[in-house]
This record gives sequence, C-alpha cells and structure tokens, in this order.
Amino acid sequence: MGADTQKAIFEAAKSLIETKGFSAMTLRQLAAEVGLQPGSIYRYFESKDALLQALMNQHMLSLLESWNKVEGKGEDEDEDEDPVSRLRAFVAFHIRYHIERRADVIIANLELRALGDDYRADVVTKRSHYEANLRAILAEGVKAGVFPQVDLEVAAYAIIAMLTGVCFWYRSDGRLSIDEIIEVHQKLVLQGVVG
Amino acid sequence: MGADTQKAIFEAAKSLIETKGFSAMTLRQLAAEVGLQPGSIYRYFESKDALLQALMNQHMLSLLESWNKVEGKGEDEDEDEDPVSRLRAFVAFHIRYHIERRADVIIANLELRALGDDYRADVVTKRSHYEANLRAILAEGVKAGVFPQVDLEVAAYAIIAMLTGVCFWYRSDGRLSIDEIIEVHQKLVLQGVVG
DNA sequence: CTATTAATCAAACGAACGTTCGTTTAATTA
DNA sequence: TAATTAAACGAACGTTCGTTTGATTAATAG
Repeated sequence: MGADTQKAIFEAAKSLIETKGFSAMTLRQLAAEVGLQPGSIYRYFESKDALLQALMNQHMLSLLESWNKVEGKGEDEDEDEDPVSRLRAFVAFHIRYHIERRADVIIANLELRALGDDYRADVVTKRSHYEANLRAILAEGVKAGVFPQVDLEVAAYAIIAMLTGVCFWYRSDGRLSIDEIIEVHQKLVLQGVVG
Repeated sequence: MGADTQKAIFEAAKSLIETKGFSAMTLRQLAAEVGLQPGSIYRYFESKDALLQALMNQHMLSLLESWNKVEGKGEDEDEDEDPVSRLRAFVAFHIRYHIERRADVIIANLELRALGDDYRADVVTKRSHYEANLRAILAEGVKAGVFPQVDLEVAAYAIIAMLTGVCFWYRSDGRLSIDEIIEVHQKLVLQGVVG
C-alpha cells in the first residue's frame, strides 16, 4: 500500500512545485493534496529537502536513460548515422521529452538553487553528461565537414536552451502540434532563419 | 538620504533573490544585508510582494526602453536597415543586456509565479511587447524574401530562449568574451549549424 | 484468532516568518 | 537654538513553518 502513497506524494509534489516553487510549497499543502496529515509524509521522506533531491535525481536519471535508449537502439546496425540525422533525432527527442515531462523539467531547471551544494553538484554533473551527447553530435558533424567550425560548448548550450524553452509556452490546445513544433526547431537548429 | 537606502535594498534584494529565490529570501536576511532592522524595510515597501513587483516592473520597463533606444536611434536615417542587420543587432543587444543585468533577468524569468495574478499578467504583457520587436524583424525578413517562410511565433520564442540562456552559464572569467559569444549566436540564429 | 508490523492520525514543538508599532536618534527647517 | 520631520531601532505580534512524538487504526503473519 505504501508504494501507491509514495507515488501520490511524488505526483502532488511535482504539480505543486511546478506551479508555486519548492520554497513556496508547504508540507501542509502537499499533505492535503494527497489526503494525509503533514507528519505522515515523513514515513516516505526524511525531510522536505530529501523529497526535492529524490525528484531531481529521478528526473536526471530518467532523462539520461531515455536518450540512451533512443540513440543506442540499433546496437549493431545504424550505429553511425550521419550527424544531420542524429541532430534531428536529438531535437525531436528533447522537445518531446520536455513537453511530456513538463513538471520534472521545470523543477530541474528552476529549483537547482533550492538544492544543497552536494546534491546540486551531482545534478549539474548529470546535466553535463546529457549535454555531452549533443556536443558529441556537433563535434562529429564538424569533423566530418558537414557542419562548419563552431564553438561546441556555446552551440550546445544555445541549442538546448532553445529546445527546453518550448515547455514554458507549449499548450496542448495550441495552434501547432508537437510534430510541427519539432519541425520548426529542426529547421532553426540546422539552417537558422536565412536557410 | 532615504534614496540611497532604497537603492541598497533593491540591490541587496536582487542579489538575494537571484541566488536563493524570492520565497526563500527572508526580510531578515535582506535587512541584515543592508544593515537595517527587518521592520525598517517597510519605510520603503509596503510588503515583501510589493518589493518583487517593483523589481519586475522596473526591469521590464528598462528592457523595453533600452531596445527602443537601440533601434530608434537614427530617427530619420538608417530607419530601414535590412532584416539581417536588424536581427544581428537584436541578438547583440539581447545578449549584452542580459549578461549585464543578470540578476534582473533571472528574477524576471524565474519568479513570475511568485507574483500575484494581476502583476504577473502585466509583466507577461510587457514581455510580449518586447518579443513583438523580434517577431517584427522576422516578419520583415520573410516579407522581403530574405528569410524563408517560418512560424514567427515559434521562431521568436526559440531565438529568445536561446539568447536568454546565455546569462545562466556566462562567467566573466570564462573562455570567451561577450563579443565572441554574440558572434556565435548571430551565426546560429542566421545560419544554424550547417551554415 | 492473536500477535506483529505498517500506515496514518492528532497534537504539539520550537523556530522562523512577515508585519506592526511606539520610541529614539539624526537631519532639516524656522 | 527650538520645532519639525525623516529614518531607523528594538521589541513584540499572531501566524505558519518543518518536524517530532505517541497513540490509533489497518494489514499481515503465525
């Protein structure tokens, strides 16, 4: 029975933190949302901070694992697709994942400073590992002569910021579908506005 | 004499909110930073919320005014520069402004949800006015045939997210100068990674 | 059916919160 | 110099925070 309750706490916490922020969310609000007394939350988390740490770590691991599944799926075959295809795949994956897990992403991006130093360093490291995947694709493209010379670090930051930005304005009842949004971004990343 | 104190409160608040977030910042911390007693802050702001509102409004007005100065400087002459030049100018302005006013920008982007509904709506409107400047440049480029067809709304969101992202990783003692960072972004915005 | 463990409640804890207020000090004006 | 205003103090207000604790109910096992 406890597993369901923990999941309920996680989900309610995500929603509350997404809309109000971690510091502004109180354990009384969280408990009320789940249908518990405030003290009962401590059966599942040893502190409010530990709850945020769990959410963050969960998200970062899931993000890394999800991308690895997308890229490494072929194992033997299609291991070495061309850089353009891989970059297009990264754009599609990143946007789709960030829209589907909006709350996790917003928490991971906005609540880093609410984390203790040690845990923040860990999250930053994991994020850097994720970004390294994009840098590797860009580096390969530059090496193959498909992409002109560009600063890999800045380009990776820029592209990720651009893609992550989607989940701050996307609405499921909006004008464009996710696929259409992905297409626009693939074009922008690859060719810019002048094409 | 009071004007200096108010400025000191503003500056200390910006710094504290930038690093800890608005909800996590206490008036006792803020007062200590300025060298005041907590209650004394209420000579200058009628509430903690009003302080955030003032900071946000200040920033949005300054941002809009600063861009207007950059674009409208020629008055009669160079009013109609080509879209590429105007877009390059926008990229340079946005990055430079966001690096120079890091604290204001981070607050405006991360603390929207700490604002009351009315004030948030006002800030969102002002931000939309700023974004309209970029959309207008893009629209002009498309109309002139310099830029291929593109969704103006999505493209503007994407470009602004990319540029604003700089102030989350930029360090003044970093590898690249601001001018170099601007150059990389101008190239990415205009031509993407394939060029 | 009973004993044991797990899950939750209800109540309270001390600390810290934003805010108020009467008083005191410093500066300005007359 | 005396009267007035501005600025800051210092202490307290009621409230709410995260957290702890001991009793109570629900589920499981022997």
